[in-house]
Amino acid sequence: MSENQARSGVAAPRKSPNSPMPKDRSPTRIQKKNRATILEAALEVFSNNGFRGATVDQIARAAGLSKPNLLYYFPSKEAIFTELLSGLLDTWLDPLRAIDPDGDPLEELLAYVQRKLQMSRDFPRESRLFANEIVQGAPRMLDTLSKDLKPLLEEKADLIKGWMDAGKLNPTHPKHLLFSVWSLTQHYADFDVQVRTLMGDEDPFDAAPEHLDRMFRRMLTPADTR
Amino acid sequence: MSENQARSGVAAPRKSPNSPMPKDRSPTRIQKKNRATILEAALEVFSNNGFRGATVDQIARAAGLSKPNLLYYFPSKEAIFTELLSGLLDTWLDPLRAIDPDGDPLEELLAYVQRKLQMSRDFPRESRLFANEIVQGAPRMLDTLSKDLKPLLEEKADLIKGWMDAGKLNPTHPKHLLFSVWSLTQHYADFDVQVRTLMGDEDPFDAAPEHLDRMFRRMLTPADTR
DNA sequence: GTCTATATGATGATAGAC
DNA sequence: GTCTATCATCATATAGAC
Repeated sequence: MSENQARSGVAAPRKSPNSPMPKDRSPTRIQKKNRATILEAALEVFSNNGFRGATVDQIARAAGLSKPNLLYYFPSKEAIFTELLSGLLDTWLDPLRAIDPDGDPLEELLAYVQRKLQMSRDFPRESRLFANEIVQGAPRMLDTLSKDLKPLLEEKADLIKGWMDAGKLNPTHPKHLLFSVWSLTQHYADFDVQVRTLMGDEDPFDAAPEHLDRMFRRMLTPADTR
Repeated sequence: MSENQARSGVAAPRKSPNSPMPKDRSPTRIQKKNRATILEAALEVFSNNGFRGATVDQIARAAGLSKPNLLYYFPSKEAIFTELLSGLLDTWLDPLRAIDPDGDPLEELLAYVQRKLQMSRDFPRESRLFANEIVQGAPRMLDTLSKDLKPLLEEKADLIKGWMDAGKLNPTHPKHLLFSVWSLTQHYADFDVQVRTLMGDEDPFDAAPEHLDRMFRRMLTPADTR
């Protein structure tokens, strides 16, 4: 809320005269705030329309800025989008990273499912942003998929494979299992309109946690445990 | 294959002079063929780019026509899209309709899952076409969802509910169960790029059928059956 | 830093010759 | 039925005043 006038240790009075985006000092508070506002607006617009469907004008209006002013903070529409993507990816993958190799296998995976489901409920725009991009061939995300997601997926798939080999989980294809978690949970964000249209008054997120818990508990409980 | 030259009982020799799309006679063979070609090209382009991301020029090139020539057969980009949607919807929902109330509950649902998975493998463009539209709020499909899909879903959800109440299936929320089938199977079409990037050489459709069969068999087998 | 005005290029759709 | 040429609109991005 408040504008936090105080800047403690930062002293950089010299400012190069005509540099629109000075590189010799960190961004001012206003710059930070405006960039954050823009990214928030961009998330709203991009997630609802995809990259091509979104216009700079829409984002500017949503951010309460004029179009040229917005393009003062970011060099292009593309730049807004890529910065948005890379900024959100870490948070988006946190639930997967949080799977603990030392925890109880079944409970770790069931907790992961619930974390992902909560992400779909609490951050549906992030989910749709990625969905939009991937359905259209992920032209701006292929590198990220290969370089960031793939190693992480393989690490966790190996972990799950180990649990299955040790008889702690009912065996199945580990990567397909993780795809299943993603598709089942993200469906509630990505296809929100359809789900809500088909469910009428009932809130999808009332029954979804229990349904998905049942689904994965049954799937993953080892057969020889009784 | 063959162009079926014979038109039996249809007599409409009079043709209004300057009507570009005559309403007093059925379309000629050429019209039919060209319209089909256009719709095929449109499916390709729309499914990869969404409505907004697709251009009439792209569709025309994919169809081997000039832009104005394409717009001779369809009044607008929007018209191509809606005709495409309505034409594909019936086929798309066939697997769900085919669930037989008189069949064995477990086998009916497992067969449904496999049919849907095959649709994702054989008709991924159709899946992505719908996905693209729904992720962005289904602006051109909301009516269809309410009027066509909703009644069908409710019919089948009731059927499944009955099976569960009769102890033939492990009880869970029927609609969520159907959403689960959709999300798990369509994921392989809609997120194809991601899945293939993450799986490398391995073909996703090698292990997916078995994985999903295991998933739903475990989920749906009644607990008291042994 | 923010604005108005505008350059520049795509894109949906039409005119009119053939 | 099909084409070339063209219009009108919209969208990204920039110029330049303030």
